[in-house]
Amino acid sequence: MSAPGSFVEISALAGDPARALMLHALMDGRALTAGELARVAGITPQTASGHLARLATAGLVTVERQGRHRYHRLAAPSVARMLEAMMQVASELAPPRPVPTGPRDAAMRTARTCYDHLAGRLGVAITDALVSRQFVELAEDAGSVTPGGVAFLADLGIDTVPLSTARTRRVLCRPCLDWSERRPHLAGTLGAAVCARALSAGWVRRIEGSRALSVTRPGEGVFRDAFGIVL
Amino acid sequence: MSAPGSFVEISALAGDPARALMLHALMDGRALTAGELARVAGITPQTASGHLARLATAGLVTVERQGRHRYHRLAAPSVARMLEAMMQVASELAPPRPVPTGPRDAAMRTARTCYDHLAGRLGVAITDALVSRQFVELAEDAGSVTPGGVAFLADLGIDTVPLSTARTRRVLCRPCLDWSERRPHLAGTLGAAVCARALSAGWVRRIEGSRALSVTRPGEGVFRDAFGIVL
DNA sequence: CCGATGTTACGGTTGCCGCCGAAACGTCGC
DNA sequence: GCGACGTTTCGGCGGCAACCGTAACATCGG
Repeated sequence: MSAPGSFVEISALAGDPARALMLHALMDGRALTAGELARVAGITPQTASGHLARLATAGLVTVERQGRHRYHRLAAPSVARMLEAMMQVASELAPPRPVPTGPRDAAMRTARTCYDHLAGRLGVAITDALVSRQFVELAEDAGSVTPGGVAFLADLGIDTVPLSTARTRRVLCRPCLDWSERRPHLAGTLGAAVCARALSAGWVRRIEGSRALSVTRPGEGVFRDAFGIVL
Repeated sequence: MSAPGSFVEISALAGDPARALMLHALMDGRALTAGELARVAGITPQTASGHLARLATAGLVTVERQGRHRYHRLAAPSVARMLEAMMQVASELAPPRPVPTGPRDAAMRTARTCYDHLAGRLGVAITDALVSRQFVELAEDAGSVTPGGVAFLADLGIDTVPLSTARTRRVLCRPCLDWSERRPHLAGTLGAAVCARALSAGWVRRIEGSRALSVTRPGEGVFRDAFGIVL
């Protein structure tokens, strides 16, 4: 079969609460140190280091050393996709969600990163705008960009040409279920390009120590004028 | 966050060798009894029953009783997608595969089901044929059907109209990495429709007690004439 | 060269969980 | 109704692994 050994190994690794929290934290696509991940998981640095060594041995995360720091990140986009799929099932299976939204969660629900693309109300709103104007088409588990969408995105500085093999119809996006909005937002190559552009152009800024994003004043203007979004 | 409790619960459930084998067996989309799954996993029926009860409580599988049998199946397509994503990561992380192909595997490698769509050499060949004729376009994580593809598939009795919201461009397919061929095959709604048509039209037949499929004489003709495939 | 910080290695304790044997329950065929 | 079969429940055994002290290593700043 398809490496059942690796399958159970991966599942068992993700099945530990501490490791799950660390993988969760790494979902924003950035590289974190063992100490930061230990705080996130609520365990001592030694224990976190051991967990990360196992994750690295299994190939789920890669380690990159800079001076006395060792930065850990998810090893591949496929790992992030796997975690997304697991989170989607998890959200489907947890119907009772009377958890009140803490003040800390407010920023997360407004805008955040999901591995390499945008999520939260902003991510969903952008996706809705692109879909309603027929710039992007989404099905339950696939998506594509229309020629009009290519032009629209190019105006915003998001070039889709190098992302595909230069055809009129482009398949480089993918829906990703948003756990706070319970609706799909834009993922895949295009989602990553939009997120990268939003960060480099200063439309959004990372909030320190969190996956949450804050929308800047210029960003507000762009989202309002180009997408018709007022959060 | 997005129900971290459910996340670790799911991972831990999939992280047991016996349960992983059972989930693996359920990937063909059919419903199996506790006894059958016990044999697959190499454990006693009591143990299997306990495992299945936990999987059902968590919501990963659903139970359906008929007489003195209790049939278990995957609870939702999203669960199958999750398992697929995990298998994909597992296959990427298992580079050494010197395992010789046993005679039992031969049929599996030729053609088999992957949850609700076709896999193996047949599944990949069909996908290649659709892509090379520009009936379907696939990217790394998304796909779409061209207008010409809609017509071609309609000739084969595969109606794509009710599958989408009646537009010229259709996004209802998705690539799924094939563990034996190491190349993508057609999944998603369209993959399921093709598989269903192949089974109902008698182009392929299920091999008892396995996910493997045998290609019938009529099927050979259809695949050769319509797709140019000779296995 | 010397503290401070971050990371790795080692032992020991604790708890959880998978497994099976035995037995009870429900359903089907006669 | 009566055995036969599939399935579930209960009790107890065994093993694995997560966790934290403590301590030894690297690396950076002064």
